Order: sequence, then structure tokens, then C-alpha cells
Amino acid sequence: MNLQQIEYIVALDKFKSFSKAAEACFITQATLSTMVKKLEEEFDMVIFDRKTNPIITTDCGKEIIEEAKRILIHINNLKNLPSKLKGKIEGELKIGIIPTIASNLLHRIIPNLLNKYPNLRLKINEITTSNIIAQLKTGGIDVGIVSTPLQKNEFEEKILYYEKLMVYGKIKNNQKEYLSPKDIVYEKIWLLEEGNCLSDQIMNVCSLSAKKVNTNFDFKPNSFDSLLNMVDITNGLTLIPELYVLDLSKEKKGKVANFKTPYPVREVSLIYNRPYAKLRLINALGKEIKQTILPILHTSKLKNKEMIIAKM
Amino acid sequence: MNLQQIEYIVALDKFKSFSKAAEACFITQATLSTMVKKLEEEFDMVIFDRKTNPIITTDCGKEIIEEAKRILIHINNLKNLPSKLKGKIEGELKIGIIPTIASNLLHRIIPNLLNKYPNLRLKINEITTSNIIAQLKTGGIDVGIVSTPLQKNEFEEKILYYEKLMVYGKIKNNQKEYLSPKDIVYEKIWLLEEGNCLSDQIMNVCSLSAKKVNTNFDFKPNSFDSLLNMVDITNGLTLIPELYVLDLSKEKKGKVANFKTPYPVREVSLIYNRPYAKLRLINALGKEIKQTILPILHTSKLKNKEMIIAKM
DNA sequence: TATTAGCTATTGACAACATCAATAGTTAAT
DNA sequence: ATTAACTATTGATGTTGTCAATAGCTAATA
Repeated sequence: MNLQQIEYIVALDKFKSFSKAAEACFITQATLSTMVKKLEEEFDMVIFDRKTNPIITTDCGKEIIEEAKRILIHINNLKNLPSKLKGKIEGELKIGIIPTIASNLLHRIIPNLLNKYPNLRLKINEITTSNIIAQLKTGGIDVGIVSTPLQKNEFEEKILYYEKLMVYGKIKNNQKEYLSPKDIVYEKIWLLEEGNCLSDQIMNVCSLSAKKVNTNFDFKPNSFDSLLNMVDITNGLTLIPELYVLDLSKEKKGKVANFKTPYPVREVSLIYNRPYAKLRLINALGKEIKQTILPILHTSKLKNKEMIIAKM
Repeated sequence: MNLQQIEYIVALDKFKSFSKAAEACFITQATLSTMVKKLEEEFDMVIFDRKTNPIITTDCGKEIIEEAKRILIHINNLKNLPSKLKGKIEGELKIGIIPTIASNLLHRIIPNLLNKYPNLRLKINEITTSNIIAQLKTGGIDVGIVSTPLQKNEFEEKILYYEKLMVYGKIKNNQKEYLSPKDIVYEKIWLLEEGNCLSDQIMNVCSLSAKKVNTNFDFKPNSFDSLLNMVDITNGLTLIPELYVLDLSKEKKGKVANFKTPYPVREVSLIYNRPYAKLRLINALGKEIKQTILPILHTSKLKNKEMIIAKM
């Protein structure tokens, strides 16, 4: 017994003619005849009486056809299920996100996301990249939002956006544009706590060594707020990502300067184990972030040549 | 998509292991892997997350599995239907039966048959052999009960029983046994109406020509009752089948004589268009008749050599 | 760092089978 | 007898489900 045979007998019961049923099934009459006969032999039962014209479905045959129709209905359901399911976003998604992204990103997307998908339940952990990697492996989280590229290529990466790293602080000569990372290496540069990947990226971008930073006064804030306060009171500098700039007060925005092209940028990506059970939700999350963030970032309009991707 | 693939994903969802599920499906792990992958590609959807151990059925996959299980249930129903249906006797059966069989047979089997199969509906026509043949062709009846062999071999024939043709009337010399058909050819022999196949058979058995019969008084009764009355008042003879003898009063049974071996017998059969829609019911009818009639007929104990089958 | 055990995926070969075109066989009508 | 309208059969072919063998991956262990 196979699915075709089931289709065939239902069609034959409908059309009461081998030729017409065969045409409807897009097979030849010969094939239909053979297949129906095979099924009848398997069942050891005559389903159609071919002596008459049009043919007659036997009494037993009618019951067979009834059950066969039920099967076809469920087969049809099954065939349609994938496209239905692909449009359906529900269930729990456990997200790990690094703090320097979380503070700028989450408040922009969470309300929309929950509004759009009422049955989606989000569990968000603000943790470090290395914790995210560890928890992805154990299943503690389903997806991570981190700055890429990572050293190891053990996860699927889906790039969400690039955001410029901008200078915050007292700019020498009031030079608000055309700064090069090299122009600031002798200023007092403040960074977030150690192990923070943004700090690593900034040091790479500016070719700083860990030793040169904050030699006379060691303070490592763990939030942009603390960081900027420190910069303010020491007339120092720091680099902050574009999204965070958008959240600054007008006063503080005045202290922000662009680099000149090519801009140093950080790459923000989803990372996940593929194919993971929550792939559908992950895709929805990625789509939502892109839709919300890309339009508000100047960086989105840049060509590849105009960017330098910060590494760790 | 095919039935195996559906079985396979349900098994895989159950066992959460390719190897174990494959074993349960009596296929190799390689085949299972290939087939599951094919289905996933067809659906463009990941049903199982193989990264973990044991593997996980994805959220979407769970819904797929649910529908797949429903299909398997109905497939199972369908597989079991034939054997159920074969044991199920219900619906309408249109029977054509010749009068000389009807009057002896029907009252012996109908009550049992209806009692055994409460949902069986019988429509019985007492008509001639030629009418039975005609109506079998048009579908006016589903099965005929006639005396065989027929001249043409256009229908399926299923022999039910043989019954002796016995002599009724005033026997010369009170010779109740060891009569030969030739011994009675000069007696006054009464027959049923013309065209009745039993009359033809009797004429054949006794080597009578139509001209020799009832030359001086032409009366052709159409029932055994009338026939026997006529025999009684004219001191004539006739031949009656064994089953009818069983229905006679004790007085009339005294007028019955056996032929000697080999006995002239008539063959009683079901005839039908095979494979006809009602084959199941026809088989049940045949089985019931054999079970009821064979034990009460002396003829059933005879060997082939001891019988001469009457022809038409 | 090897190594092992326990998984799933891939590969290449093969046998089974659904399908087809062509034709035979059957029936009913004229 | 012939025709028209059916279904059944046949022999060839391409597809595909299946297998054995093996590759590839991961986690645990030494």
C-alpha cells in the first residue's frame, strides 16, 4: 500500500472510469489499472466491479474509500502544515545578549516584538560573550546577540547590523570630523571593564596596548553611563557605539565626534546552534531587529570599503 | 512524501535516536537518516535537532508529528478494514431462483440466513433460468440459483449440491428400488410446464421425446403440488427431486421410489457475474445453503460414479 | 592530546517498482 | 461483422528506497 494507490482508488471512485481517473491523477490508464489491481490483491478484496459501465464501487470498496478519503484529508493537512508553521511565532526563546548591545538595542525592539507575536515568551540574560558561547552549547540559551566575528567558528552567525564606533569626550582643536583612530591614542582613554569585548575591540581599533590605558588611575566601569561620567570629569575620551549615541541627551551628543572614513564599526550578530529547535523564533527575532535598527543607523548606508570591522 | 517517511519520523520522535528508530522500523540507520532528511527538505523545515543527544523534536516538528500520527492511525484502520469487511455480511442481495428449486430450498435456509445476518436484506425472484441469465446481465439480480450445467459458460458457477431425481407414482410390481430410467418410459409420465428446466432434464434422463409425453391429455402444471395430484388421479408417474420428497406427507412418501445406481441427479448451483459487487454476500449465501442442505440429502454421500448428472 | 565510544551523514551500488507506450482483450451497440 | 469504448497485459525504462561501508562529529576519558 502506498499513498498513490490511496489517491488512485479515491479518484477512481469519484470518476467511475479508469481513463478519466487516470487523467485526473496525471498517470496513464495502464498505470491506474495496475496500481488498483495491486491494492485489491494486497487487500484480497474487490474494490471496483469493472463489468459494468460506468464501473461500480463494491459495498466493501465504499468503506475502503471512506477510510482512504480520511487519510487523504490528513495527508493534505500535513502538506500544508509547514507553510502554516513557518508563519507562526510562538513559544519560549532564551536569549543571551552582551551588555554593551543590550543597553542600546533591547528597548528598541522588545515592545514591538511582543506586540507582534503575542504568544512569544522571551527570557533574556545579559551576560558576556564567553558565557553566551558556553550556554549555547548546554542549551541554557537558544540564541546569542554578540559582536562578531568570534575567534572560533563553532556557531551559525547571522549578521544583524554594523554600528560605527564614535568618539565621546573633549576633542582636541574642536575637530569634530575626520578623526583617525591614531589621532586619539595619546589622549586619556577610558574603557569598560576588562573582558568586555567592546573594550577589546576599541583597543584593537586604536592600536592601544592594555598597559597604556589608565596607568595612573584604574577604574573600570561596567556601564556606558558610568563610563561617560568618568570621561566628563577627567576630560578624557572613550569610544561608544552609534546606537548608544542616539540615546544620549542633546548636551552629551555635543561631545560626540565621528571618525573619518573608513569608519571603525562593530559587527552585531545573532549566533546559534543550527539547526536548532528554535530556528523559526530566531529568524523572527533577527528580522525584527534588522527592520527596526537598520533604518536608524547611519552605518547602514555605508559601503564595505568605508568600514573597518573591529576585531577582538 | 510517502508513507514510510511518515512512519519514520513518528518512530524517530518516539525513540529520539536514529539508530534505535531505524531498528524499530527494520531499516538501517543510513536509510532513516536519508529519508528524514528528504522529508525535511520537502517541507523546507527542520523537524529534528540532531545536535543534542538524545535528539530533540523541534516545536514545528512536534506539530508535524501530531498530524503524522493521525495519518498512521487511519492507515492502520485501512489495513485492518479488509479483514473486518470480509467477515461482515450486510446490504441487499437480489436473488433469482427457479421455481423447482425455490419450493424445496428457500424455506430451509431463509430463516437461518436472516437470523445469522440481521443486516442482510434479501430480494428473491422466482423466475426461469433464461430470465435469471438475462437479469444477471442487466444487474436486475446479483445471483441466480439454477440447475446446471448451462449451455453457455458465461457466468461463474458454484455448485451447491446434487439431488437425486426420484420416481413418484404407482410403481409396477411394487418395485421400490433398483428402477432404471428405462423402466418407466412406457408409463404415463407427467411433467411440469414446458420450458421448465426440470422437465427438460427428466426427458433427457428418461430418453423421452416431447411428442411421447402426455399425448392424450395435455396438462402442464406449474407446481409440484398440482403435478403430484395429477399423477395420483391418473395412476401415472413423475420424477421429483430429493429435497421435495423430504417435504412430502408420510402417505405420499410411500409412493416414492428410488432409481438404482447410478442415480440420475440434478446439479444445483449459484451463478453470478464475477467479480461482482456482492461477492461477499453470495459466498455467505452459498455457504449457508451447503451447510443446511448437504447433511439432509442422501445424494451428498454418493460418489461421482454413482451419479448421472441430468442435462438440459 | 590522543583515543575511544556513540552518535548522524554521506557515498556508491543495487534491487524493487511506479510508470509508460503499445497492444491485447472484452463488451455493447449497430 | 464491425465499430467504439472500455480495462488488462506486456516489456522497457527511469526513479528511488535500501543497504554496507565509511566518513565525520562530539563528549568523555585517560
